[in-house]
Amino acid sequence: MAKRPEIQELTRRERQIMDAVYQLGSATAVEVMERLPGKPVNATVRTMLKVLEHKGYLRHERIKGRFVYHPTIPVTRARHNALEHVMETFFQGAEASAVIAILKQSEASLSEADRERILALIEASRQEGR
Amino acid sequence: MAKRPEIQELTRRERQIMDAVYQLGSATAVEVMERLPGKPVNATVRTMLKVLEHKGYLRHERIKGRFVYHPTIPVTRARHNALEHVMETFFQGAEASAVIAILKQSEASLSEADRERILALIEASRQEGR
DNA sequence: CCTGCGATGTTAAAAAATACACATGTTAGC
DNA sequence: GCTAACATGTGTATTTTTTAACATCGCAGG
Repeated sequence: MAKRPEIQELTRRERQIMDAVYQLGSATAVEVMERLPGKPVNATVRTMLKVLEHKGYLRHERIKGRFVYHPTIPVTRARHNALEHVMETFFQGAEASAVIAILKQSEASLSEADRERILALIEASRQEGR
Repeated sequence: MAKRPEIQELTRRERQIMDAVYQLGSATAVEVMERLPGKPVNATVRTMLKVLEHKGYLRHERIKGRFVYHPTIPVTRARHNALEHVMETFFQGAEASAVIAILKQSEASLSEADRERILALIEASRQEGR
């Protein structure tokens, strides 16, 4: 657990594994393995999981003899970081463009409640932004 | 240029470099170098740039003797892919949550025009979503 | 034209990441 | 309590990535 976990610093496989874990919420070696491109051998995945734990990205608990891994960085913060990085790299701070891109590309079906919340946020920004 | 470029498949440094190039739009070895964690030696960066070119992620043109690299995958598509990946990994298709996260975390200052466009998109979704 | 600075070309080497075989331990069912 | 099935522990081999040294080339200024 040398330094503060920085997703940016992960190797290819490590990142693929972290992605899988975040998608699953928590996962065993087998579950992760199934999601990895090239389906490496079980032992390989376990090695990586251990490395990631050592580096401080994961922790595990034993459930009925098998290790279940959890991210140490809470999903909410991981999300935040991921979005921030995409924003910096591709949108350079133009939140609006990002929002628009998401709404467009996803054929978004927003619930009424969703719309409410988003509108409220936009309204709030209108207040301050002036 | 073996296979179709898949950002997902890049190594750590390669990805860092691609990020830098996308941020800059296009860049020389020196420019990229300055943005890389650990500031590797110039020759190192050039090697990687060449690798990325070979793999089909970049192409270069010579301008006054120096190589200027451009992404082969247009920003628009790269954006799209990046967002899609973040969505899958952290939001599992909940566009609304993503939009909200962006608006919140950025203390977004949206221009009036931005608001218009976003509202229009939401309105459109309202129409269909019913 | 020629020379210096800075760029690229090439090749080798070190470091890191990835993969896996084999040993050992644990669980669940009989 | 034994055993089969499945998990983990450990150490090593291989591949891939990353770095860098050294040679060469090209532009720009004198």
